[in-house]
Amino acid sequence: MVTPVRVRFAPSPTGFPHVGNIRTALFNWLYARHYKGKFIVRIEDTDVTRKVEGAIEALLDSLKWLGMDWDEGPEVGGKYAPYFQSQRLDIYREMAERLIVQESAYYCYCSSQRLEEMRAEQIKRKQPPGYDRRCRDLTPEERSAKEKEDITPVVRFKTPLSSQTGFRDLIRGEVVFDNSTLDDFVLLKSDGYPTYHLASVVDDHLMAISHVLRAEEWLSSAPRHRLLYQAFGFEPPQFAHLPMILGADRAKLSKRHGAVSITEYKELGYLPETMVNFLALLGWSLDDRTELISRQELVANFSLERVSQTAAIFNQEKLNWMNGVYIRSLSVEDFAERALPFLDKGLPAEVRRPLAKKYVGEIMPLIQERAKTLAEVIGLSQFFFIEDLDYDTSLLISKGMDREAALKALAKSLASLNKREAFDAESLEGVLRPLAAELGLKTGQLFGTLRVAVTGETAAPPLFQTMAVLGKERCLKRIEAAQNKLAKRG
RNA sequence: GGCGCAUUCGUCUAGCGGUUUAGGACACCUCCCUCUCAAGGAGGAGAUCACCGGUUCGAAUCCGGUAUGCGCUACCA
Repeated sequence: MVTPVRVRFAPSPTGFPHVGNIRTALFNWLYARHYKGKFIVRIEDTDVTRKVEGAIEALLDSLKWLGMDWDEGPEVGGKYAPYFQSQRLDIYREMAERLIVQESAYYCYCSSQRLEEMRAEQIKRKQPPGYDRRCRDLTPEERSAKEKEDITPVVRFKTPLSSQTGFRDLIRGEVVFDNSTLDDFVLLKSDGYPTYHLASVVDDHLMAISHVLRAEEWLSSAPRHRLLYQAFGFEPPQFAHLPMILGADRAKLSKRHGAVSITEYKELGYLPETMVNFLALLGWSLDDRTELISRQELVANFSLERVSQTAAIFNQEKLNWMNGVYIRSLSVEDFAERALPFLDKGLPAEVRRPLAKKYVGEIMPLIQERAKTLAEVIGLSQFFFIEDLDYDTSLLISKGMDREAALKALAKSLASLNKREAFDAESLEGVLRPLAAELGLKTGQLFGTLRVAVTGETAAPPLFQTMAVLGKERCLKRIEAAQNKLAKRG
């Protein structure tokens, strides 16, 4: 029988969910769903000092937002509970003691101050930094002397001094390390919490994890984990180290590259379907041409063989393009519904709330094709909502026109529009097109002047449709206001 | 410094020994459409496959070295 696929996403709640971590979660989730296995979420909250309030909630919210459901973990529990490492401290202590008893690990009494000095000295002498193993072979007498000093020891792993440790990475193939390059790393900290190395190995075994898919930055730690499995006598899972996601300058993606947390992308108005699609393609590909791919297709086609070995740069412009594609693919109703909260939050305070749903519904078809993000909807549609337009008066004078011509165009437009009963796009066009000819203007000139008068912008959705949505009263008022502005300017 | 991983258009990538004059996408440029902006359509430019050797009848594809980049080198994950 083949071992069932059980993969885990094991974030540490030390900050807000980084897109790199979320990508790792996605690959794990896709792997689990593709192979009909289990996706487990485990919270690695073993660093008390770096803990960030609200991080776990943000993380779980992000997973839900992207549609990554988990079979075991926080909120849902599971047969290997608890899924918070801070609630499993007894297990780690017991496991560490087990290694001490069999002499695979030992107590270390060195102070952090001494360790720091040691490291500084090693660096000064251009030696590879690493624990000098002072406590590795303490005699019983030495040990009891240390015990009396009232310092809480840490537990260190007794790394084999010679030979090699290797393993087969599912993405990179055979990887081998000399044990001599590994030092005696800490397993249990003096505060009673385990380090990542101990906790992840113990839990991955106890939780019957079959595949460890994690970021490449863990590759160098893999031999340590391998050694731990050996010392415990556990069957190790399969390992695959995923390529990293970098910023535009090829450095690890960080705050100075802009948005790095998935929650920021949500707030900026990127669609969850965009993020899933985009993140999936950062390090994985289906073939030589597929760019747009749904979650279902991803699940159906995901495999580790098609995961790239090279770090990928996060291409913001491609993300924008893709989000535009997804926005345009939405039904108008869906788009309006998703845009509404952004408008509600982003429109100026003087705009009356609640926003009229019907009016918003008329505006959105004009905006949908032009928005790359939901947040952009605010700026693109603002003129529909505010009362007084603020723009540079000179914009009313289209290219090739002078002030008099613009004034005349506004006056004539006002007059003919005033007479009209019907104010739909079609009849508007029927009035204004002939008017341009009558005025001896190109349509672009007349429409440009009117566009600025009516929207305050030089770039906006098509004039007639815009005017129709705005309504007769508001349009006439704005054209009049434009006239006054221009007249005053003289 | 040590160890590890990687190296195809600016970027994401396809390619897994001959089908390749290296394919697609974003961005960029030109044209078309057009009341502006978008969207859309048609083209274009852009990669001596990091470099040097080797294996082979034949290499972007296999091997070795060099260079460069990245990661790790904590009582952080």
